[in-house]
Amino acid sequence: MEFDNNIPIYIQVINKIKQDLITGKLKNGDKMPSARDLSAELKINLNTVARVYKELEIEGIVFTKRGIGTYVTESLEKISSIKTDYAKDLLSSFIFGMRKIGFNNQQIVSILKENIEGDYNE
Amino acid sequence: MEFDNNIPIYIQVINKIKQDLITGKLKNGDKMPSARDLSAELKINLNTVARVYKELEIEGIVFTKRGIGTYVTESLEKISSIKTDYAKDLLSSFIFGMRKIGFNNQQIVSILKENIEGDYNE
Amino acid sequence: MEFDNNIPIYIQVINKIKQDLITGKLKNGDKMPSARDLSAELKINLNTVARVYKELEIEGIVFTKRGIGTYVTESLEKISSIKTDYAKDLLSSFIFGMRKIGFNNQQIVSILKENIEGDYNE
Amino acid sequence: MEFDNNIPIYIQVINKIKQDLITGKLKNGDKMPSARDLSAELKINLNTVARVYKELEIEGIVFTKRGIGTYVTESLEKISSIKTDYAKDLLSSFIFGMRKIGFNNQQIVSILKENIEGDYNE
DNA sequence: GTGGTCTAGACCACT
DNA sequence: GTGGTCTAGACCACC
Repeated sequence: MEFDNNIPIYIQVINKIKQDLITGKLKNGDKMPSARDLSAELKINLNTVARVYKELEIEGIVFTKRGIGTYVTESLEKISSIKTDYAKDLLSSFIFGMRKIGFNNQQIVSILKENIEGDYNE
Repeated sequence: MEFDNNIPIYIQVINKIKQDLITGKLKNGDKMPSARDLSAELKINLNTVARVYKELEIEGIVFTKRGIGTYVTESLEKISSIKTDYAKDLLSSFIFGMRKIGFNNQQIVSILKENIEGDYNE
Repeated sequence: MEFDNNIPIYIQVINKIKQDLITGKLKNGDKMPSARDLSAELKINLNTVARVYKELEIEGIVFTKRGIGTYVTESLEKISSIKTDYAKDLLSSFIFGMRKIGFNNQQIVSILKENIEGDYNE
Repeated sequence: MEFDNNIPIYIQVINKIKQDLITGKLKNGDKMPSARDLSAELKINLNTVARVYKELEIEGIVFTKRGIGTYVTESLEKISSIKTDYAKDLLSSFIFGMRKIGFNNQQIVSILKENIEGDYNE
């Protein structure tokens, strides 16, 4: 995994894990890699991983069994809300930003259509 | 002006000025407020304002007449490119983010439409 | 039995056993379940149960007949002192905590009365 | 400040700060000592203090101005709720604990009265 | 083995 | 000078 130097590593790792949950690479109840393993795999410090897991636990995305390991929440509701929240954040910062520079809703949609790659018939 | 604590103030001020340029509140050749005035107005440190002007100067958006003041560039081309760049940044981070969590182009457009729909009362 | 993740499991089990002794669910001389059975029943590690029994033995609350099993102490004195100690711990941490945040004795009593009042329907 | 070895230092510092807020040693809008100063004063690591401030910020008790410092929230509501929450936690763990070992409400009140030091006429 | 905490020391961005 | 982050290395409690 490559890191963007301008964003804290632990934030990037958190987002990566959320993406894995969204795309199904991680499922409810899955055991997360141990902090030591993940630290070795990503070549980042153990403390940084600990921070990642702690934040995810606060957000209710993982839970830990003392002395045993860290697990993905069993709540399917929680997992699906991650996707919703993630998409909502992207959407609102896009729309809000475009409006600030004077685009109205119709224009925003048009611009997106024009600029998005790929072929599709609407 | 209210600041988001998680984003550097100078970035937020730069963006605000760019927005003012895009929306026409600021025009080519306009005199910018003095660093001292802007600092007082926004209740931010004088150094922070200095940094804002310096960065804007590097980007070619403003220029300084020594001892006289800071002025918006005369180049209309430059000003219109700000809008393009600004919008492109917003677009690409939106599209890129949505793809990461598994949406294809068609879905991205649909979701935008659905969520912007309710606000078509402008 | 549900466990609070922030408190060591063996502590929670020890407290549960003490409570059973205090409320009479366990009596002097009773045979405790085998470590294996308790481990299966509570779905916790065998080592954790072993630790529970070891600590209880150190406190003089149970004793082990080698190869036969673990038994509750015969000493009624001991058992009644458990209740006293348990209550004293609760009391002192309550009083001490309330004083730290500025309540005097009179206020502590009042607050307890006020807040326990609504539940007098037992 | 002396630390209890069985409780994480950062938790103890957080509680100390909450107590100072409750007792009025710290007031809304007060500037907190810099992380470096507090670290030196308490003879604990800078990272540990950083963690304390971060948790307090998440709880909404302090806020930070980037590059300037950490301040107590301006919200009097928030501050008074800290006291309420703190006292409620103490109360409920006391009452709940006493009930578990078989005391009813009347007995709980009596025991508190008997054991609390000091003279007062109810 | 697991996660949780702490220290020491460093670098960085922001004001 | 301020907070924010990261690394390296250590110790601990728990299972």
